[in-house]
Amino acid sequence: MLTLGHVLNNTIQDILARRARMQGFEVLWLPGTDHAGIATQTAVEKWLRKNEGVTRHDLSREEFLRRMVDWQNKHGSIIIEQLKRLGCSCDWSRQRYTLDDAYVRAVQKVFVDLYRKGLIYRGRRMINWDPAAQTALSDEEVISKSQKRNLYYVRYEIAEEPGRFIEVATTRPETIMADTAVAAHPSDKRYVDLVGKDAWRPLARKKLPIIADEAIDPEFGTGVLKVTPAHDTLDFEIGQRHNLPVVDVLYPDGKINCPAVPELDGLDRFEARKKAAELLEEKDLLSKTEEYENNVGFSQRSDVPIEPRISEQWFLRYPKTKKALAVVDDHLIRFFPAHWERVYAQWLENIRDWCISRQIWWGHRIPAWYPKSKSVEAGVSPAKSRGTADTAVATTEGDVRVQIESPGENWTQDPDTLDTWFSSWLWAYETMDEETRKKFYPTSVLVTAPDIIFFWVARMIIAGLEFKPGKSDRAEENIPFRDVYFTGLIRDKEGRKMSKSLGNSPDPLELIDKYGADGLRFGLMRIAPSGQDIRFDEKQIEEGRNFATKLWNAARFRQMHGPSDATPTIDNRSLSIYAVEVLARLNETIDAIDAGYRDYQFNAVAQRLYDFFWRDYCDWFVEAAKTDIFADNEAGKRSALAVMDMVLSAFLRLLHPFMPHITEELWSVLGLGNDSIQFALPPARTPLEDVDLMRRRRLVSNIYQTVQAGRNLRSEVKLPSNKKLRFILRTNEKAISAEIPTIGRLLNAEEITLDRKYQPKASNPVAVTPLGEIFLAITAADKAGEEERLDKEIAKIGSELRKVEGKLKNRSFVDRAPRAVVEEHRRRLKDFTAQLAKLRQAREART
RNA sequence: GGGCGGUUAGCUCAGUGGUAGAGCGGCUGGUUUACACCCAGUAGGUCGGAGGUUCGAACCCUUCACCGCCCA
Repeated sequence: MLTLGHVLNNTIQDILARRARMQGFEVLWLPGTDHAGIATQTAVEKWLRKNEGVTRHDLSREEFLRRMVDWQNKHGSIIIEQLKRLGCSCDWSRQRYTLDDAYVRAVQKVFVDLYRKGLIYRGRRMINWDPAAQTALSDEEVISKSQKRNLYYVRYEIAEEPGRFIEVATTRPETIMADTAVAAHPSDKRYVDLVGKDAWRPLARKKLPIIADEAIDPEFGTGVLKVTPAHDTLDFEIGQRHNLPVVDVLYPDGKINCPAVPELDGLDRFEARKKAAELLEEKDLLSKTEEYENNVGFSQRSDVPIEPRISEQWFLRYPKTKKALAVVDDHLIRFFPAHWERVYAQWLENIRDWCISRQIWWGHRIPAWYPKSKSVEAGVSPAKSRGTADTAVATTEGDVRVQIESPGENWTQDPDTLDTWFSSWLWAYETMDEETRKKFYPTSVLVTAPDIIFFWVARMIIAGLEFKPGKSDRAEENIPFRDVYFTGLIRDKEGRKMSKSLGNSPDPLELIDKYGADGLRFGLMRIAPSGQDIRFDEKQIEEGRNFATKLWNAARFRQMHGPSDATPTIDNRSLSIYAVEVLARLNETIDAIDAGYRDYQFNAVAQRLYDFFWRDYCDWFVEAAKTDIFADNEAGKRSALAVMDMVLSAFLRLLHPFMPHITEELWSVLGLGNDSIQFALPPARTPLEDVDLMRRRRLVSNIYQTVQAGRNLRSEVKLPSNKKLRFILRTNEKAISAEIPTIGRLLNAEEITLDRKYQPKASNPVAVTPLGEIFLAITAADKAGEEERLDKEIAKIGSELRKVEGKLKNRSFVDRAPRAVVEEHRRRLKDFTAQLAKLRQAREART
């Protein structure tokens, strides 16, 4: 099932792919899926339990895997279908899957190679055990969460001094039976005299040595630690230093395995915790219980607390970690946003061996073989403590053969499978054949969510550097990608991460049904700033749909006035000033969009597209152009329509990567090109160098400001926007007379009188604009209101003027600020002064 | 404890040194020959606090507070 995160991610990939294709590049976007080992197996096991009342162990491994394949066939294609609905332009013929035969072989080969290099080893070590999924996990799959727990203060009686006790603070009384020592810090004076003596273990009573170890924190609890090597990483290390035995009192499913204490034996670990406290209480060995908050590791897979556990597993000693740091440091690989470099570096600098074996059946089976006589059940044989990590390889070496094919009938394959990421990390090159690799490896860009920066991004980089699939040995040929773009995480309105269990993720298909795929894509892109989390709001998707509708209507308006010209010829000399303005804005938009793509600022690109089309094109240009379009002057009309064709053609191409469906449709409906818009070149800037740009754009700007002032005047005197009104414009602008009809249209005026010497009646509502003054040819009904309005305006302009004056009076400002800034301030000073004078004049005429 | 983000209008967020912005929401008006999924107008902000650098700070530096994430 697709989540909104996938929608965001794949929309970005599609935007990049479509943009590159339009620019004439050959694009490979290879779609694929992984087998999602634990997640999928858990889902199927749940289904089997519910519908057939069986576990996987009731079926044979072969039968279970058949069921898994059925399930995957049924569900695996859903995501692909959803991506197609979203409009993703992948090369569907190249679809790959991590369990494709060739891919499986490649994964096994890598395993064998790394084993031969001594980088993969089998060892008995502390690992993260998920009691619900009943498998080992990697460190990355453990999420630490702050938990409110109890701290139990338990009294251990000193064997040599009956009646004297040493007090231990623990959050886990249910593991007391697995204690093999009691420890304090060597310099802790409180306990110095007790070190070397023994204490009685209060449950499953036994004498435990009291030892001293530097690792003990004297500040925590009583400063005494119960050492439980089988169930805690730190305790395990202490145990190693002091040669303590390892006693395991937990079954793989998290139940207590301790026949010596029948009250606890067989209980779930959390029930046993309460029960153990009760037992201690009865024996008067529990002195107190405090509330305590600490961090507990939870399984990312099943969301249950992890059990640190000694287990025999396969590990990878990561190769090329220094090199992997260097390629990002040296920007052979660039991260967007760059601050993820720090996160990446921190992980690599503190990297620990990767536990890669999983006690599940669904996945890449480990290509290791054991003699049949010694049956091995990796991971689930507790208690036998066989030495440390360092010696572990040696102890198992003789029993194992690592190779893809079976060594013979007397050999049985390791039952475990590999961490799904151990197959995914080869994805960037193992999905390509030799020829494709020559052309497309290293890839240009990886688009991904930051929560898999370690799981996938870092490991793919390591894999590229280690296995060298590139054309030469050089790092720049072997890195898997040049750019990595990290999307934001999509959260709900409350800021919570979207998850299936919370049920707070909207169904993308429902959103597509409601707002269209283009609406969903555009809406999402507009609110997806690079590097920030995104608070999802369906309103934004609605905006995306509204934008598509706006585009549709604007195209329809163009169609009403005859067929479009795919290659309109524009004569700069005959362009209206509004056409010059919109073409200049289009040029700016093209530049801004180029810059946006360079920095992967997709929201900025979307925002530019939106603003240009809605504001500059629809609100201003189209409305202004109606003067020419509805007039009898054929040349003017042709010119206006040609500009529309030009802008629509350019805009559709700019927008296409974001909204592929509607742009393709309109491209064809308007007849702007014979072929698909997918392969149309991105628009070029319109050359306007021979136009007196500055002057015309200033005139347009002044006209638009005058229109806004006139509209404001209308609403200030409470006249409805549909009522035709008469305006008088008093201005010294010489080029204005030709523009009066357009100004009238934009103001919904009955008539605009251009009168350079107009002598207003005191009662005419007036607004001052950069062009001069615009009057309403009526008598203001509310005289006091008029005065108040003018006073407010005078105050506003006056305060602006004072600010500008202040700056210009400041010697340092005039001397040190850039010339252009100073000039701009001088211009503003002039404008404000003139406007203020006119406003004061109008105000005085009223008193 | 270490690291990384964030704090700008009621809400969601743009804005990396020179006139504080957008969309939504609010309010007012609108069946103006593309569009009510729309048009026009409008209110609303001491840019988290305090220092500093600078002619000038939302923006750069220091520090504090709070929120979120990652790693121990």
